[in-house]
Amino acid sequence: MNELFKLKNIKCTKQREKVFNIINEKPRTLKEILNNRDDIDPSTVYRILELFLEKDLIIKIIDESEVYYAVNEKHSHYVNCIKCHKKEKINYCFMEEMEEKINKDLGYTLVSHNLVIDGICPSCMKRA
Amino acid sequence: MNELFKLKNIKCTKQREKVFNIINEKPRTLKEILNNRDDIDPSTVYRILELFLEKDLIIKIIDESEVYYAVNEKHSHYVNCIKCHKKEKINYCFMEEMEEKINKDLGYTLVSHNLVIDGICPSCMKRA
DNA sequence: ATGTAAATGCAAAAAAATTGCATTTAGGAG
DNA sequence: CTCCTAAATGCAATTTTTTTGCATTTACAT
Repeated sequence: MNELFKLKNIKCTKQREKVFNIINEKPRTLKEILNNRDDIDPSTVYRILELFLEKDLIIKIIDESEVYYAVNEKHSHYVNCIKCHKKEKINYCFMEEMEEKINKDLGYTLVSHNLVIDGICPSCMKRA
Repeated sequence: MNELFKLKNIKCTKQREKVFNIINEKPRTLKEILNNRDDIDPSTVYRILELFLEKDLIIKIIDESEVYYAVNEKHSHYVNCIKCHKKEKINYCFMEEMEEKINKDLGYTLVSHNLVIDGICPSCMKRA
């Protein structure tokens, strides 16, 4: 992780490692982060989050109207079941085909995307 | 709009109309909403937003680490220029092709998607 | 090892969000 | 159209969250 921080020009402190680890486990709400912060001062947590966001180490995402902090992968796709809230990663990337089209139509050079698609998973579908 | 509210079983009050109109103009941050609320009490604004979210009349979206409230369109695609923050709607839907594949692979029935793709627009690209 | 700029903790202040309750209002029943 | 009632609002008081300034500590380059 030291490496990861160096890459982004972030000084490595145990508080920053701790906050990063919490978020790295899985996307976390601010409350979850504050509840797991051990003895790190809340103000420090706020400052760390601000830094991580600014350095694009993490991003905010929304699920069920809740804001989560997540490690910025620049390239992630999930299907989210609106019934049971299970989240599954989509491993292939359908974006590539699309990029060409958007580039051709609008001239944009695409750099990242983060997509959550809502749907109903097979077992919830059966249950209904 | 009365119709829209009726559809979602929301009683129509001038405070709710006002808040809806602010958001309907364009996606808004909480601050923007509170700044445009006229003489509606802040607590009322909070209660209205909670209601609208619960009834799926609006959703939260993220842009540049900021949370925005937006009318829930169930189906929207934007390219966002990371340099000048211009946002362009993508009018065709590449999702349809994808839906089949996700349904085939994971069995999900897809209900909605809201996608913002980050990129660099042609004029910002030229400038660099 | 040492020096220094940067990060942290702490306490106080400011800002944002929630709550209980009295008053007002939307919208259905008659 | 008027009346009634449940629901919505405003207000004031709390509570919670976030920010800030400054003294102390720490990472890390030299």
